[in-house]
Amino acid sequence: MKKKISIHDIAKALDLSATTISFVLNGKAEEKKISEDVRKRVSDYIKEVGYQPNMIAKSLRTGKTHIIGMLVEDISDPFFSCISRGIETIAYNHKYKIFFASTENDTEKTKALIKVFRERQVDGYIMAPPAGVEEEIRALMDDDIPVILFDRYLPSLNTSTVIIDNFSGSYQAVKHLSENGFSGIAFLTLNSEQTQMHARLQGYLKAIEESGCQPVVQKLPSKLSHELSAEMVQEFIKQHDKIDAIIFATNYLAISGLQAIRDMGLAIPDDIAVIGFDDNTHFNLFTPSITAVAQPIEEIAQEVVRQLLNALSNERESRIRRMVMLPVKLIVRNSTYPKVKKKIVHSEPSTMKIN
Amino acid sequence: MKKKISIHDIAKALDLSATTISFVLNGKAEEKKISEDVRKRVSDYIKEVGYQPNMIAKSLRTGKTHIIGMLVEDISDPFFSCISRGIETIAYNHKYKIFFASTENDTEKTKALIKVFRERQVDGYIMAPPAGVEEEIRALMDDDIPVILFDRYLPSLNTSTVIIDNFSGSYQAVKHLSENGFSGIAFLTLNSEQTQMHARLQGYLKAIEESGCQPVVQKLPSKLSHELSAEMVQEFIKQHDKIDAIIFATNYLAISGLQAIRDMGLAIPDDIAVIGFDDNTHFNLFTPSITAVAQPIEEIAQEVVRQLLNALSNERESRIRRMVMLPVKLIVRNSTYPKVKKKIVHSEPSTMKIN
DNA sequence: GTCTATCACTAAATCGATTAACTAAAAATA
DNA sequence: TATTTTTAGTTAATCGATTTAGTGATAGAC
Repeated sequence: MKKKISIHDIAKALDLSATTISFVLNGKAEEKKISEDVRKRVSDYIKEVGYQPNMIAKSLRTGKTHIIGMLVEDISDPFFSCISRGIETIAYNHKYKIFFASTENDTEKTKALIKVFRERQVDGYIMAPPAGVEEEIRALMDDDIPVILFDRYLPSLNTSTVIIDNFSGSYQAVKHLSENGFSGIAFLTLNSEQTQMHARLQGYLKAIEESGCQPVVQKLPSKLSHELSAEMVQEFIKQHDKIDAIIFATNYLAISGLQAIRDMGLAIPDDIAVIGFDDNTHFNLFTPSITAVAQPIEEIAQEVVRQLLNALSNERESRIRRMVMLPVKLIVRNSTYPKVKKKIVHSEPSTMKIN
Repeated sequence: MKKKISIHDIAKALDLSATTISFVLNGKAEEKKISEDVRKRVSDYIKEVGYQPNMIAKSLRTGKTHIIGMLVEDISDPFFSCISRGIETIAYNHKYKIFFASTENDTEKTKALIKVFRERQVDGYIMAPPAGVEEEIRALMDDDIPVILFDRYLPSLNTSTVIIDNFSGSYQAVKHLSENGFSGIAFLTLNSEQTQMHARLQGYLKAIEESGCQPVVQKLPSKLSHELSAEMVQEFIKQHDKIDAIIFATNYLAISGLQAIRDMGLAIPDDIAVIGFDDNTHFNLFTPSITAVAQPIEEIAQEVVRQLLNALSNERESRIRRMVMLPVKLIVRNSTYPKVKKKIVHSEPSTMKIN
């Protein structure tokens, strides 16, 4: 077991000072007028012994870790894992590493994670925050540590943020369904006040209002297992026999919902049409395939990293915080709807109220 | 912007030495006979000013980072993201953080990542390694750094390893199909020499041999997009009109394959039966739902962390390296097979020995 | 009354880098 | 030639913790 070699070992071996080695290592040879000869001796020796600088020591001295802390709801959720992958790749290309952690949308857990990340001196944060961590985030900003939010934001905080046009997503979904003859369009969402969920609901309500139909909204508790949510969706469908379409506000809910629909032996879209939010669950492979509101994963990742790198490279005063809203796209998969023929037939939409 | 406070600031404020603060902080107050009074003053003050120790400094001094480096093929793959989530949770409970990175199965990228992790002095490694990094892993082991492999292993290396019974997985899959009357059972795999792929192929071949059918094996290049693999699967199916069932050796392939089958307008299982490997892609929601070989994700995560923590807490000499093989489970989803009637009479159950 | 043990701490070295300030020798300038 | 400037480095402080070795004061033993 060879022991780790340090910059001083190199200095000793080459009969130079650690300073000189450091200069060569950090590309300051030119600037610091280190001779060609010494430069070469140092780089050759470093290659020969396979020297690896100790980033811990470097970080302690410089105050920079080149680590980004990333807090997502659940790293095993397809949406978050895809975003993470994109961010990981881009960040690594810029010599930044990422610490991932799952918040489970739990305020206390998130606070604890922020504390851990602070202790580790991460250079910046990327978060899909739960409510209730405003204080901690403000503290980060006060200490001049860049924070980028995504997926959702905290209204009381002026942070850089990357979100998608959730309102438009569910608005388009409703429009699509009503244009295809559906009139009992329900919206299944989570009992959550997060901004993205709120916008999705508002988009639904706006479009429903415009279509003249009655809104049917069901909020499920978050953190339910798929089994439990599926049961509740079944219950919901049974109690609302007028609905002929459901929009699921998250992919997790869509999975549970599809399970419920399958368990009930209902046909999609003949018995009930379905639209999912977020298209990372291979909705194209279901039979029939499922229409979904697709989020631009790659663009979100790019924009998040761009903003973070920008914040990291600028002094606090010159930092511009901005909210970027990226467009969504409705991926229509089920074009042959059974009701298309009897479209517009609902001459008396008032009777259609389902509540 | 309040500046960070250090252990020396505390010492100064309380008119004590940094040593004393450190002792109290690290629970050595008892052992080092620090008075009740001082202990309380220190802890009160720490709480009051919200002191957060600098782990970078701590790591530099102690040589321990309490960080685990984890290298997976692709963090956005459902299998790896679920494993990662499990490992993350358990590790955090033991005060370890995880660095995740995706190797893309690329040898050079993996070497670079190992180098980065070494520079950051991670305490241990969890890897699903590509071939060709034996040297680097051996170097880690030589330097007494724990390494746990999972999903696959490197035959030339005596490492701690957690794998699943891949052989049995595809063996069971073939048996299931042949018992249900299928005789043209193809095996679609990757052109990879990794141990898990090899074992899956061997299990398939053994079972096919026992069933008296002809093996049909197709190896696709890895790193293809879903679109490209789907095309190749289509091509494959068209060229082999005798096959009535396909076993996909990875979930990524299964997704591509299902796309191909859908594009060709084939019915599952009437035209072609399908079994997937790994059950994290919600195969239960496809119509008809897809039978799959399920890996025990939770158990894998637990076993990996258990082995790593064990290695981290023991001196090198007392470390036992061992390979743990966890069982898989065939999740039968499509019980109503069209061909069940013409089931072949397997009169010799003695052939059931699996090795 | 001296000697030793225990108590309740502290001083200073250390981990491995970076960096501001300095210096001896060589080269350029006056 | 004397002086200044440049070259090619070096010394030592520093980042914020841990930890070994010690210290002065008091208590107890004989």
